[in-house]
Amino acid sequence: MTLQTIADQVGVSRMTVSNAFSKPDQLSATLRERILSAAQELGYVGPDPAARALARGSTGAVGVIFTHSVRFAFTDLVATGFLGAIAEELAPTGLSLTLLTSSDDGDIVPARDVAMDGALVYSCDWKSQAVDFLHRRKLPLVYVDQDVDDDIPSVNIDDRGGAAAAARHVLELGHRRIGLLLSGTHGPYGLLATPEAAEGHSSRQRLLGWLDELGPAGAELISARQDSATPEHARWGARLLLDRPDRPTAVLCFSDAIAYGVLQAAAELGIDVPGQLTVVGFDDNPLASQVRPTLTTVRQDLAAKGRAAAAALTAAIEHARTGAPAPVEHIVLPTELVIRESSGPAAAPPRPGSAR
Amino acid sequence: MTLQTIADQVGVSRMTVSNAFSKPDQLSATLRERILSAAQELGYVGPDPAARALARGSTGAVGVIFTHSVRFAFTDLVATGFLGAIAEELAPTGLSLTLLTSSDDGDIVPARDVAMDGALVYSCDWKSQAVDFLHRRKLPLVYVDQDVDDDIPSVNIDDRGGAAAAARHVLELGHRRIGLLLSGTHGPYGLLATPEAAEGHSSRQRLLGWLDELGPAGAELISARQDSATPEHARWGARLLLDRPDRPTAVLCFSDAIAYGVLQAAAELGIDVPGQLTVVGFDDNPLASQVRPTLTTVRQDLAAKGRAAAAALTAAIEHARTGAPAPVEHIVLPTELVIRESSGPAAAPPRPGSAR
DNA sequence: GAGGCCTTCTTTACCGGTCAAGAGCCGCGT
DNA sequence: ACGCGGCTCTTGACCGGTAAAGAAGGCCTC
Repeated sequence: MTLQTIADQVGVSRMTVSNAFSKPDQLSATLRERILSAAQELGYVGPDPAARALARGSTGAVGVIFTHSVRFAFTDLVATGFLGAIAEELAPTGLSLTLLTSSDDGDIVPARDVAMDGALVYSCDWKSQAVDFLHRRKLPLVYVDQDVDDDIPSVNIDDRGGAAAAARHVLELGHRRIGLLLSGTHGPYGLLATPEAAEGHSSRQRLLGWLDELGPAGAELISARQDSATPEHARWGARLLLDRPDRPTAVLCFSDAIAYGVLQAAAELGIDVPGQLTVVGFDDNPLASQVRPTLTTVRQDLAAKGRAAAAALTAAIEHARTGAPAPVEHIVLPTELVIRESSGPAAAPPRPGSAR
Repeated sequence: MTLQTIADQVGVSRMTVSNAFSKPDQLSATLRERILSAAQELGYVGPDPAARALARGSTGAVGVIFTHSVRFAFTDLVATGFLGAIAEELAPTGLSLTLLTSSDDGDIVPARDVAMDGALVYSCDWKSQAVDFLHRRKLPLVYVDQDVDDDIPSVNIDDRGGAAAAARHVLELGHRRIGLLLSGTHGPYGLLATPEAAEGHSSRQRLLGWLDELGPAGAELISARQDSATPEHARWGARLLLDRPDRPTAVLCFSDAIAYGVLQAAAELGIDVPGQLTVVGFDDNPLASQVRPTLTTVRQDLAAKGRAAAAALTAAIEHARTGAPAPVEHIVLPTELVIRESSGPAAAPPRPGSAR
């Protein structure tokens, strides 16, 4: 059941049948009608996508790859916000979105073996083998929340500036002993987090942003990393900072998910927020305005990020298709401090041992 | 830069190079090594996915299609739970997940034009043209939350039984005037919802389940449909039921998302839950145990549903590949009533006009 | 020492389309 | 009456692989 089958049936050349489906203006309307109805009758649905992809050199799908487990794409509120915007933005172009797992093991590696027209590299370990495959395939790529590479279009947010604004905010509130809570799923958790040890571009940039302000101010810093994957982990990590006599009076968090863990840990320990503890998140995810107390955070516009990324990717694909030299843009979207209930003026520090 | 390039360079046949990449046991280790290093040197990444898809007849990706906007895949908590489980379950098989939009307009229709090995039909308008394309392509399919078709494997939950349990629960609590709140995004909203008018399999089954119990019990029913897409819509719909003198003392909701809207509307109207109003949801989504009051609901196991769907799909693909006759399974997963804070015994009905 | 089998590589024949250039026909302007 | 451009349709080449059967050599067996 191929084009040829229809062609023989109608008595035209294969090419004409192809045109009937793919380039309606290349043949007379009446013949086209005849061909389509013959196809209908024979149960021919349309040109085989795989064959078409080979001949045309394009597939109609783009990939998105991240180093985390695929599940992350559906559980993390920032990821869902972003990917949802991407998907919506891509829909009218007819492109479908394929979720690539970055499993380097196994004999099948999606980044190498799945046909696609281009890909988004999102929140990825940039030296991961999967990303390397994408490069070597010379696929049109767009980096999102990723260290910028001069040759590759990118969409980022002003992580560093936003983090600095958050730090400035707590300093202005009078806080001087400040906890920093990064995310991290690899390696040992615990105190001490340096820009070098930060996992991923955003972690690093946000930490740098905090330090930009806190360093010169001479604040006392207590940093740690924690996993935001599950609420249990998040709470556990927060304990590292709160369960100590010299606990910070303010905690800056890598994300709202982590900040949420801090809020819960604080509640369990009977620490009042913002009375005794100021908590600042990052992202302004949908939860941030729903939890009690509502979360002071740094907003990023996920919809705008999605739109920008989709636009950059379709542009890159278009340029690759036509062979035009691609102008490489590096977009940085603004962030904005949103002050809500979880931050307040520094109170007298609790006497050692009085916590809990 | 094709297999032939490498073949010429090394001085072997094209087929041997193909085997070096795809069937390592078909040639000597030393020659394979030689081929791979030559490929590396020439910058050849691996067999072209599109060409391989054509020759092999399989692509390494499966689709998932739903009638809603693609965004729905990332915003609805039930959808994200399910899709996350799917993606995770698919990862070890090496299959990637492609999100198909069901846009029938435009010249490119993913359901017809994207290459894939099989597809999940999830929560879809079953007479949608997109689903019809999938059928006609004779792709291995699995129906999820969909009316069963004898010829197509399906995974469903016991919607009707769960709904009946919820209805029984409110009856046992003494409620006799009961509101039914379905979901619906098409057509006019408003009172009156019949099984025929219900949109989609789940809606219909859940409504039937309620009626199974409420009908014989002679309860007074007030039904309506509302959109759960945004919290505003949800609240607005709930008003239809609550903003009336003879308002129900209990409301059964199609989903937790809708129930959440009812809770909010109740709070706005100063109606105490569960004191003056019992609210029962469906799905037991993550929110259900987080909101105050916590939501009495009917639990479905999304992870199990994802696992079952992924397994059914890979099985169907495998059968199609080998040409073996596919045993068509229809899986129905159990549901379970979870009683929390939002349901309580029926109180004396408010005197007409006293509401608000 | 001949036949059989395994390993390793090659040959031949597709997979199902699209691109680009060519050929027949028609109407039109002159 | 003729040349020319524009519509239609056809021709031939190519996209980059894989399946399956065949051929060459080596080892083992009896």
